[in-house]
Amino acid sequence: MTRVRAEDYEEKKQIIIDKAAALIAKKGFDVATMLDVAKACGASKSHLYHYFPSKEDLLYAIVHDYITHQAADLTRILKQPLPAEQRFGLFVDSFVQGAARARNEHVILMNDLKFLPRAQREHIYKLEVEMTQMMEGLLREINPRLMAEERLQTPYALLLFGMMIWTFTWYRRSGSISPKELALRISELFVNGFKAQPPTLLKT
Amino acid sequence: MTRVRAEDYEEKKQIIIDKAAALIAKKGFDVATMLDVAKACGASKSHLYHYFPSKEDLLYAIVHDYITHQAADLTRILKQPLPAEQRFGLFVDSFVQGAARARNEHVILMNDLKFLPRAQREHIYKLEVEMTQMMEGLLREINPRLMAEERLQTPYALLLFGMMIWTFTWYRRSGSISPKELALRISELFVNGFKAQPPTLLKT
DNA sequence: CCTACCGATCGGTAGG
DNA sequence: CCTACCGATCGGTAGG
Repeated sequence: MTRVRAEDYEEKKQIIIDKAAALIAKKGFDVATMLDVAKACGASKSHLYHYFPSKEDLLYAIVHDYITHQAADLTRILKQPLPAEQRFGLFVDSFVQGAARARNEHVILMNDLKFLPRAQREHIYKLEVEMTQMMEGLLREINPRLMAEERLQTPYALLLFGMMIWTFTWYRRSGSISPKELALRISELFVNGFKAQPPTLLKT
Repeated sequence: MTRVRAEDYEEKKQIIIDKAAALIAKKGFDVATMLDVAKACGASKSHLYHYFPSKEDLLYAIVHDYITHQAADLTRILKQPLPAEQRFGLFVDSFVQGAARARNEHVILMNDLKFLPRAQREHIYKLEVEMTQMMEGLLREINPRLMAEERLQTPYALLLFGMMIWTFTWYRRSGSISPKELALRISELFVNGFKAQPPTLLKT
């Protein structure tokens, strides 16, 4: 029988991830120090290095856990046997509510990817590209004539992500609008504007 | 007769601002060092400190020059005696093309405001809030029934800014779509979706 | 799990 | 006395 880790190993690791995410989201990766994180956990720096070999590995754990769950949720939604616009609505709802639930992780994903070592950074990028491509597929179903122009597929998908992602630089749960309502307004606004878009622009 | 500054004082200052903007946009404020900036200018650190009393003052000069010009352009557009939707189109065009022209400054405004001293940071925020309020005014003109709900005014304005701002994390001039076309597609998509938005949501 | 350190590198400033 | 720089080095702090 192999020696096992402490039974609360994963729990303690998750505490570090959560506390670190809060600090890094607030101050930025390079301003938040490992000593800050240690104090927030009520532990020493050495405690952190027992669980994560480097500060970058801690960052990677934060963003990887988050984006992996998000991508899995979105993949599941796309497989449902529903009309494209309904799947689109569920996609936006899942993305927005996921980001609202894990606001720290979302902000870090937006701001601090550049601090990851190349290989880890590329892996996160790959998952982001996959989510963009899922969205491009949905948009092709919703407005095939417009999306027949290949050069427009990624831009339109990224405009939608812009609305959703930027939201969390200003959005507060305590505000006047719930995550569910916000998701619904975003998805209705985008889908109506997108369907009304002519295949070629009328003005120059 | 008072002694004057070197005649090329302002030009040299502008060179520092431009080189620093390129480095800070690429690496982030705290990763880009004053030595990096000095080398990019072909000068010493002391040269930089002759023009800017601190690294933060250099950052402030970059974002202040940019946002001031941007706010002035937008204010001028709003005063034109044109229908609301046309002013909206011009606003989006000016914002997007301004950001495309000064991509470095735009990225810094998005990522590095947190490094400014409080007073300077508040001043930039104030200008950003003013731009948001200009947009809220336009949106009230375009869809008065929807915007009668006060709690929705800022969220809708910020969703539009999200589309425009996020663009420049992925947009490259050399891409398949010009800044002018991008601005037009954003403004058409948003205005159509926004006008179609019902005053109260149909689903829950 | 802690204290005591290290090699390095930062922003800012000295004399000339 | 000023402005416009340079080579060198300061005190303090980061990740490890």
